[in-house]
Amino acid sequence: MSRKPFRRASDAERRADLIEAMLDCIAEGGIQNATVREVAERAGVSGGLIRHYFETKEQLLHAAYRQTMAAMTEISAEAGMADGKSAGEKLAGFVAACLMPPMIDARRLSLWAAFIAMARIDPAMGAIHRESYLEYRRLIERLLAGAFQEAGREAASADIRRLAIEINAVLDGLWLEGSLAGDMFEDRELLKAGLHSVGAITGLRLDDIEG
Amino acid sequence: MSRKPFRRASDAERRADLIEAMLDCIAEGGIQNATVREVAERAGVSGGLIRHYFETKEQLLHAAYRQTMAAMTEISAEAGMADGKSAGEKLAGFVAACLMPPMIDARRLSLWAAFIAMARIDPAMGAIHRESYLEYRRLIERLLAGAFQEAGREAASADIRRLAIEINAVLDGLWLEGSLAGDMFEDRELLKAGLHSVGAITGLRLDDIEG
DNA sequence: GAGCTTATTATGCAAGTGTATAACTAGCGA
DNA sequence: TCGCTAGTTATACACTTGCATAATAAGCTC
Repeated sequence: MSRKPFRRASDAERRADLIEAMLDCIAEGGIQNATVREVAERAGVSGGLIRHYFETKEQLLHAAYRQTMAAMTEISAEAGMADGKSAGEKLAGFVAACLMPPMIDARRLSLWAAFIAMARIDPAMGAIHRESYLEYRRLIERLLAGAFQEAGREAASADIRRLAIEINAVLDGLWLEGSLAGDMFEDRELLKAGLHSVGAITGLRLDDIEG
Repeated sequence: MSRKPFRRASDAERRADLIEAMLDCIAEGGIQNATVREVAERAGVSGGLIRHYFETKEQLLHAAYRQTMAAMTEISAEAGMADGKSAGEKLAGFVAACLMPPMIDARRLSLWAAFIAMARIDPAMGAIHRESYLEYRRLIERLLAGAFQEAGREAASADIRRLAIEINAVLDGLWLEGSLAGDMFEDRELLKAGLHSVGAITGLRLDDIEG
């Protein structure tokens, strides 16, 4: 009766593995499939180990949610922060990044939806949503303010706020459909729709990246 | 040892009860809480009865999804079909209905998100999503075509299609945030955002219902 | 009101659930 | 090389899960 040989991993490494395994479970089988045993198997460890890193399965879930949202924010923030571009180009680049892979992604959508469904049930999940939503909107507001200034247009902060809400909404909606049923749209159709609608909402001229 | 007395209900009535109980379970505790026993208890029947009306728990879930989407489509379709109004007013009424109670509703959102999360996992759920999405978009296309004609503007069907996609997206996004965290927005803020963005996207002038 | 159909309850079962606990061993510091 | 610590495995436990089955009674038909 010999036990399975194992390797002692660092705290950060093992936590990351467990979180990733948890996300795989949810993405492939829904929240119902995210059992401690399934997570452990995917992470290549025994079931009990989860409890050594997370007090409860729920805490692992919270960590997984935070990481998912952080990754999404990072992708689009990066696109909106590129150096050597005009403010308008940054905004357009941000919009484009939101509507292309790796943001448009079925796995990401499954995760996002599963977490959103829990946001109202579990207060901790609700708080995570709120934080990440506000961070995202602030990012849009910054891009917007820059683009307005560049265009020589004044805009009250209340207007910026409302426009950011609208932009966030249309991007959410387009991202959602593109990720869920991408085959229903032609190539770059969502991208064009995003640039057109953001342009129309703001009154700014946003050119497609490749024209 | 006497059994619980019961009443024999009609097929339609019992099915509706079971579907409603299933929706309550999901809305209040997530898909994880939607067990046959919990559903049965909420419906006031014994656990075994579910299997008498649905071959499997999954089929009950599918029926619940269909009903949820049908109810949402109906609410907004009704608002877009009101008699004695101009086409522009119908479109504005539709937009407004999408962004007010009973459409803006936390319970509805929880259900929607839980189902969306399953749409990619379970092919049957995916098909239900696709159907309801297309029906919704066709509704928008009809309203749009009417409003353009009324305004004396021509629009190719490809343009109508793209604009409907954009409108659907922005309404989805605003509805999402309003339902999920309504307290983050001021009164009628989402409504104004919706009318402004749909107006901007289409180039049509949409007045708020009360100005 | 008798008889019959079937909607409904009650119970059972095998598999799966999250967590607690104890035994084991990898890999560091001496 | 020899502990020692704590990361890791293995196992057990109480409970829940979806589904199957048999017993029961509601309420229609004649």
